[in-house]
Amino acid sequence: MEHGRVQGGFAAHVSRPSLLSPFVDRLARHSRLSPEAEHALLNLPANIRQVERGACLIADGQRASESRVVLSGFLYRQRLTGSGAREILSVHVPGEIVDLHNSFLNVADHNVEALTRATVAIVPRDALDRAATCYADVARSLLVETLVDGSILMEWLLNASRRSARQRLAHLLCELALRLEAAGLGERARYRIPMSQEELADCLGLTHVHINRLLRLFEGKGLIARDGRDLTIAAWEPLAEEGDFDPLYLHLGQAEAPGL
Amino acid sequence: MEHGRVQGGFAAHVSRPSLLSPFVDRLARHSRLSPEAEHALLNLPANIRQVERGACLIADGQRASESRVVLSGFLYRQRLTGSGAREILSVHVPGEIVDLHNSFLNVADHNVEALTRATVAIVPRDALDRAATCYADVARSLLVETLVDGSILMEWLLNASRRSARQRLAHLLCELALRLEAAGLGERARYRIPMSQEELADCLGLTHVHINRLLRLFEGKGLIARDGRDLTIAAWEPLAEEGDFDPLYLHLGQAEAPGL
DNA sequence: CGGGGGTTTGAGTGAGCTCAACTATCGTGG
DNA sequence: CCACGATAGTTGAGCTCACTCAAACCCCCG
Repeated sequence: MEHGRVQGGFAAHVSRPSLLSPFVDRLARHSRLSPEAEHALLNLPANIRQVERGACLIADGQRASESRVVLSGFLYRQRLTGSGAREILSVHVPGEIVDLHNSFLNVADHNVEALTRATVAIVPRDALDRAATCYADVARSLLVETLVDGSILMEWLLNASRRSARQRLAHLLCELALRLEAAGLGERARYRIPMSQEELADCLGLTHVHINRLLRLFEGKGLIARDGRDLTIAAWEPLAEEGDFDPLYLHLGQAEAPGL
Repeated sequence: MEHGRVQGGFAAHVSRPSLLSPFVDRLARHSRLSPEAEHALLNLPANIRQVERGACLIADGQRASESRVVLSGFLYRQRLTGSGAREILSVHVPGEIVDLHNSFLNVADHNVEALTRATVAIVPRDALDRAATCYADVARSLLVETLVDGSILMEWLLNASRRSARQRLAHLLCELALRLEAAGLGERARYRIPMSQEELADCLGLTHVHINRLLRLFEGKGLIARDGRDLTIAAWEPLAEEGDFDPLYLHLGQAEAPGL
């Protein structure tokens, strides 16, 4: 698989630089965009903000009047059970839009928080909605993004429900490798895990104690090597095997409809 | 919460009857549709088919050239792990469209099968795509449907990851109650569970043995009563409590943007 | 009346949890 | 420059929830 952001998808039309271009490039990877739609997206009003690690951008139950595009760093979605257990529902890399749920569905049903220090573009819901209402390609490309997001959610659900702790962790390490690589933030064989062992545990429905034991197990088997959070995947195939990992669900490799 | 399909959403414009009207009604519950968009949706080419319980409508890895609208009965999505364990990823009631994922993303990453005997309308992908490309409201309403679908997936992920078996089952029984009620297929206090205990287990990442024990436990506590698959929820509040259930994530109650 | 899917029950096991302590690392202020 | 506190990682010991395996039982349907 090639590096870089636009891999075989529909090339974005050249246009004056915009802070939102990583986002538009990402949309263009899966969807064709008419020049007008692309222009509308690039010129969406966007407020740039730096947020610190741990910052809560929107909380469960609030009404969201804006969506966020990740420009650098990582965001995540989370929900808490009544007894306070946390589940991280998804992790978002630069270029992704977060919070279509919360803004199009009127009331937030989960939190969005910063996994690391991050810069985000804040796009007012109304402007995004107007663009989606005026340009079918805008709505359609957001639909496709949301479908990819849903595919990843399904895989995470399968993981949590039916795979062992070992499989889950190996699977997540593989997924992060490919997604970070696709976002231009490392190579699949070597990257920095963007979170603590506690947060890994909350992605997987496990405890940080168990995550730790599993990481050491993988080290012992020679599958990975670690230096702090810097991870080297020493043996990709065996790790993918261990994690029952098949990257199809990430929909990274090809454009939406090559034959169309 | 009121019964019926159109609860406070945007009323569908009257139009000549179409087999797809339950689907369009459902879209109209969350999204406003221009008359042209509505007309395009109602007149989508649709092939009606009866399928038997257990029928596989599309399998993981295939290329999908069509989507399906449930007209009666129930469909579900499923994925298998490498070792053959099954996870049911979602259950679909009449009016819902299944397989936007598989058709807009070009290659199926999960199976769609029939939970019960069902009638489905088969809509060619190209026609749906054309409607979504021509009418922004079509793409936008599919986006909103997909967002709701994603919210349910997130809740299922939270369930599988962070709730006990008891909570998971109680939660699912409450969810089914409300979704069946909203689809006009029963009342929340009394409905027919549309699946076997084995299938319940596969929705929840549990075993059928354990599901059975939990059902009997709930009976013993007076939370539910059963006659075969006919379920009576004898005590809604305590069951919802037991399952840590808050229906917000279903987005049943209100239209997308009452204040807009 | 026989077969097969679904349900029910029992007994024993183990993966991952809990609780608890200790160590390492890193930023900060004295 | 070092002491300090806080956050993150590591390890041990014991426990429990849900699993596995196995066997009845039930009931519908052909």
